[in-house]
Amino acid sequence: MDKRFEPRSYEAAWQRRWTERGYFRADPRSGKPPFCIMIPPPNVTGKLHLGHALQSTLQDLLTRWKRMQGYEALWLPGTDHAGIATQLMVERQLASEGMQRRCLGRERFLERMWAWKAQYQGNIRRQLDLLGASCDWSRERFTLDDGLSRAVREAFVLLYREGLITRGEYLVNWSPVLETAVSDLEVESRTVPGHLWHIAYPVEGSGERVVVATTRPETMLGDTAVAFHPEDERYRRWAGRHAVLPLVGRRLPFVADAAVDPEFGSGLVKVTPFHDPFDFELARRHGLPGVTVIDRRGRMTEEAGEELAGLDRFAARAQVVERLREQGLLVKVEEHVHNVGHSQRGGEPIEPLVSTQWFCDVSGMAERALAASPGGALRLVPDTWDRTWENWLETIRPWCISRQLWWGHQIPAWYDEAGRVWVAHDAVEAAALAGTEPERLTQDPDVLDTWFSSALWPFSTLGWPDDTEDLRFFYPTDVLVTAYDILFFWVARMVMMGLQLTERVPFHTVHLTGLIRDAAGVKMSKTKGNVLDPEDLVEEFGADAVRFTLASLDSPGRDVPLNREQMAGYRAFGNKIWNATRFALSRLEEVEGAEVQPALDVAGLAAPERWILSRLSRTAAEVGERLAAFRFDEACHRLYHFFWGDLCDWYIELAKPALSGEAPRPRVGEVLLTVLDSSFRLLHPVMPFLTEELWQRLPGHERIHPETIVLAPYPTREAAWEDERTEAQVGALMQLVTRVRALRAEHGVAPKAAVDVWACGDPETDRFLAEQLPLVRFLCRAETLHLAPPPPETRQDAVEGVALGIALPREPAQELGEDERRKLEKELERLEEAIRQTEGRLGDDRFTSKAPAQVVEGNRSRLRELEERRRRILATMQPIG
RNA sequence: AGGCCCGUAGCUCAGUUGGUUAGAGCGCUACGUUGACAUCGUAGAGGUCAGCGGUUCAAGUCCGCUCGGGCCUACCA
Repeated sequence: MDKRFEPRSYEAAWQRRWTERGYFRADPRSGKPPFCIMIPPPNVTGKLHLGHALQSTLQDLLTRWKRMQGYEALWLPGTDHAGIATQLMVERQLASEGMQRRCLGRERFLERMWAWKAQYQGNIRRQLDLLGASCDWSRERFTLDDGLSRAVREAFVLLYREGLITRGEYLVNWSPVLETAVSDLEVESRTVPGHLWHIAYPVEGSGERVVVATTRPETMLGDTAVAFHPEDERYRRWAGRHAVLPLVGRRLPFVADAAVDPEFGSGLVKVTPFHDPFDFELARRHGLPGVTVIDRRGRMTEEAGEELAGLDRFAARAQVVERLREQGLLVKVEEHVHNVGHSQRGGEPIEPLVSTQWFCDVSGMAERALAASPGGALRLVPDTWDRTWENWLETIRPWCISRQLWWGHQIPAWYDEAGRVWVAHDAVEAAALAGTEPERLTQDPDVLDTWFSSALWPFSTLGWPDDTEDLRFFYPTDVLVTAYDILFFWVARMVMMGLQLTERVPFHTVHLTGLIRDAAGVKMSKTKGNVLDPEDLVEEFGADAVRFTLASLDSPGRDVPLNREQMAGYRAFGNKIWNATRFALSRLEEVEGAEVQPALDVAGLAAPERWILSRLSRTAAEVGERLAAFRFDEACHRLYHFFWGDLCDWYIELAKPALSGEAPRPRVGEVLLTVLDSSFRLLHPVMPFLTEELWQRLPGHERIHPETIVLAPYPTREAAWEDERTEAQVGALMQLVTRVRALRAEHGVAPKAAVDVWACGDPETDRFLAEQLPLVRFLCRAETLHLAPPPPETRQDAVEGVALGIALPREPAQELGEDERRKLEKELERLEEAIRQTEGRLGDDRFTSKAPAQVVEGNRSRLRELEERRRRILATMQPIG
């Protein structure tokens, strides 16, 4: 076995072999119970970022764990066409060639898109392979492939025919840069500094003027009314009258509306129905018309007047303000900080515009989703998201699902020559409905929001709308792992569509991870360009260390600060595992018949063997429990401490005298190998490569599984191994050893130097120590271990009811040095304080009468221990006294 | 404006249903290469658990308030 731990030397080879042998391929006819996870499909042309690596690690961990538990585990991989994001990338590429998509035409542009997709297709898979992902690639899906496209059309038609999808003209969020509508979720409001312009509007036929306040003077050209609060005494008298729109001269009726806040600005609102959501709603209530003064590219229209037409809206703003100023209508300008919607993708300001779009009424689905959660069929982990989830579903509004893009699912709606719309699965069906020829129909040029197809992902990937074997077996799926930032974009919509189209919640548990943050605490995202490449980390630390780090950082409700030092630490953990195994194998080579045992009887084993098996059983129980609770961090920590602490620091040390033949004990080799086998299996879901590599080298591993650890059973609690008494006894021994080492260090005894040690406790402890004499000597590096009260000239202490003493090797030097005395005095002070506290507690009968007996007894024994230590330290300080 | 989360060691974070002495990793200090591992070992230093008040025999943990930081949702022009 190579002395060097080098993950690169085996990781890729195992991934290849596992795949070749089909271990990850799921079979609905296996007779095992199903377990299914759908990957949140990454952008097909993207690169995996650390968020993906985190989620993939957890999904793989769950999948491997369930596979080992005997489930038919399917982790279905795939990719998303990611409409806007991908189209932008190709458009950028075109731009670098001096071209635009519109010159190219739809058909040729889409050819470019598919070519681009083909080029990067393999990227995601390659990166998931590097991480050791156990996906079933035979079932890989892409949101634009034939099957999923059919599912999208089917869903659209079904929802349309139920009246849940409609087409209409509304004020929508419009990106003048992308030239498409976007949904509410794709708009993020940013707080930006701006101005509040107070503008005077003359009142028709009165000689008076009123003042309105606005943050967007350029939109005044589209004003069609002036509104005030119905109770506002200042303006009530204007009811029924008209104001005159400056610069344009349009007559604007005064309307009273309770939505107007009389406290804000002047208490008067200029109403611009087609360029402001608030005004749009207000205008609808009052039957007011609207005027479009800004176009789809963010420029002023003809309606805005000859001089401004064609100007960008922000340039127009300056001009409007200037002209108002000239005409003496600009009353006041205030600094004003306000919220402005920006595109979540490109960051450009979003323009509210009126346009004809397709909308999905999700209110009914939202109600069903609410009924399913929380505490129902759907569980969010951590459940701190419940309130947010409910709140969002309760206030949900129609979803604008059409996009003016080319890359995506073209909407299955056709228009006949009379402009009537026919929604159907294809042109032939549409033509039949329309009573015409397919050639005479024109398909709606728009595509669907990417999230529409994503919403169908859990079942479209399994063959829906067909009644497939996979769908019957694996659906509903089990767990969804994703970051909380797409809870609404994706999770909520999957739940809603799942309930609507399949009558089932598509998964019973959603595990929400935090977002990966970089060194500066900024969240990593594609658009921000601060993405760290998981590939580099795998190269540097190995996939297992990357996985272990990410899994152990997944604490509920917290973002994940990426910490390279920690990753290096977990690479060192791999090294520890490697070397412990190397040591065990080298020692056991000569031991005849030492093999991994599928079952192991503890009868006849010595205390250290009983102890490590007991610890192993408890660890298996705890890890299983923690995994079931989605506490991957705690599961990892327990595994780490079991292997490094219990196994390496203690058991292997305890095994050395036995393995070397100095103090033989029964079946030590069997136990060591069996513990390693179980440890590897416990660790396998999080560190698949290392554990397979080492497990394969264990003599007798075939008795657990003939081929691979991937399919070996996941260890569980072995109640017969658990032994409280041995754990307590060995635990005491460990503390004793630790205290002796501390005594040595405190009194400046060189690590190599052998000392005489005295130990004396109660008869039972003494008997146990007598049995373990060679071990204790070995671990304390004691020349002689006297099971007797420490004589006065020794340096003394006490632990676990055992009085300890060590005789310093240097002679006669029994005088305490300055340092030693200071340390002991400090320790004494601490002891006195603790004794005072504990005595105080025990002297208070409110405590002794109300606290549980166990806690009271705990305090009593603690007091005894403290007093014993005080006695021993005092004895040390006056040795010959 | 609502809702949520966070504040614990130098750094990044754990701390179940309140219970003896608040933990881990990294970093730091001292010593150490005796044959698994220096990607290591042994022993240490380091915390008024943001602050104030309350409930309780007992509070990092439960409740209220304050301060500080972050996030999400929202049509105040």
